[in-house]
Amino acid sequence: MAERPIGDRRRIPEATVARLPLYYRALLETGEMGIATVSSERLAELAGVNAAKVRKDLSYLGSYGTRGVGYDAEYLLHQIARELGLSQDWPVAIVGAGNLGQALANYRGFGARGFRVVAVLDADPRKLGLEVAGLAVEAFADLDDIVVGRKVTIGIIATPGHAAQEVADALVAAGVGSILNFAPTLVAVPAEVSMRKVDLATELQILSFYQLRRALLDQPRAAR
Amino acid sequence: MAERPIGDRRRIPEATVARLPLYYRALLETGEMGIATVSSERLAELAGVNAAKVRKDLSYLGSYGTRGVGYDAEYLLHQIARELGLSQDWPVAIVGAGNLGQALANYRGFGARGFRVVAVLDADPRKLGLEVAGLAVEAFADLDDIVVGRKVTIGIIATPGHAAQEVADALVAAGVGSILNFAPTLVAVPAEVSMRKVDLATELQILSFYQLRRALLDQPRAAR
DNA sequence: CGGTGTGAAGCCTTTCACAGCA
DNA sequence: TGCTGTGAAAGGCTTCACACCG
Repeated sequence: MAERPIGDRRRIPEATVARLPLYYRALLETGEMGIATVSSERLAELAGVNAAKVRKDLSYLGSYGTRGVGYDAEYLLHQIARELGLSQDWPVAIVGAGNLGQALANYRGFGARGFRVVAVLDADPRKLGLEVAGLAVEAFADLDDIVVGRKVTIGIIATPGHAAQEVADALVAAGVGSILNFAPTLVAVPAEVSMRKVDLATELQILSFYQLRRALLDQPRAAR
Repeated sequence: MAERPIGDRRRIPEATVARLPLYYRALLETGEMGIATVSSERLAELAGVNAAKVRKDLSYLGSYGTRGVGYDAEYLLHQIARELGLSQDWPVAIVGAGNLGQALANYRGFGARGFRVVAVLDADPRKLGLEVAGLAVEAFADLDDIVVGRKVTIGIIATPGHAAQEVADALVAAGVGSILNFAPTLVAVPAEVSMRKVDLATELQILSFYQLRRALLDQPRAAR
């Protein structure tokens, strides 16, 4: 049951990394419910996956379960948090103070675990000083100073598409290591910067594809 | 170059479906630029993938390219739109009129292609009548009538986590076929309903994982 | 000649099934 | 006995490389 030092372990597959947050959240819930031990079966149910996947995923972190019993919920939670870097402090800057930027800034559960919004920026001078989630909106021109001064590691792009690449470039130049992009455009960043995209239009179009298929199954005539 | 009827073709892999929107967007851009023909190479660049993937993906739709030349941009755009069901009209209802719901309702490019927000609902009586994106916020209690009356096919959950399952159940009961869930909770729906999740906390935690790894590589001492 | 369309190879992910241990 | 941890099998996705054709 010894903790493996981070880094000194076999590589964790991307697919597993993407599921660790699910387990993390599920374990927070069991914690609130006062459950001390969870089986892979139970955890799978809470996270919406299957038990074999849970066991395989957790085995990449180390042998933190007990055969015949299950996993100690609190200890496992701690291990996953450590693996995800949630015990660290990650200052976040949001670029774009429109509806979306404000929604993101006000998102609860943000401050909760490591992620702290330390700045909301906008290029539009009319937005300057506007209060968003307890912060005054600052000038995009000051990005560099803000990132360096407040040790921002994660940048969130919540601007219109046409500004996204420029914002990304500025974030990278300022030294941000991770970017979460909500703008509906292709944004290129150097390989050493992680970027993830969230795109409403894409999601809707994917849903539309499957919706169409079902509609055609229901009434296959007129398959336009 | 004949159009294959939809349905009468080999199954399109999920991974490919998820990329079709990227090609769609890239082709819209080439259209604006007045480019008539694109190679898989060029399209790959615009979509941020590699050329082999583009060719493989497009081959699932049919043989719409010309050897030695490339793809007719407009025709290909049309085929992808047809495949994704973007020539259809998909009325959308947004549940939750908070910051996020408002941001989503105001999202441009929504009305653009098939997706039309026809209702914004909230359970909080104080939100009733508030104007969001040209629509008056309506009562969650009226969901059923609204879905049926306006033929809503896609529901968007933009509520706090604790309300998400209830909202999803109501959407499904009302007859919605697809759900896009922005609430940070596991939501279960019947197999015949498609659901996709967008979760800020998860995305940040994934970024945090890789950020931590990089930080450890830079200074491997004190590998806490 | 040049770029698509596609079998085949390689890689990654999921699932199975059971040995091994508390 | 019961549940984890994990090799092995199966399945899916990506990449390769080249036959084929406009």
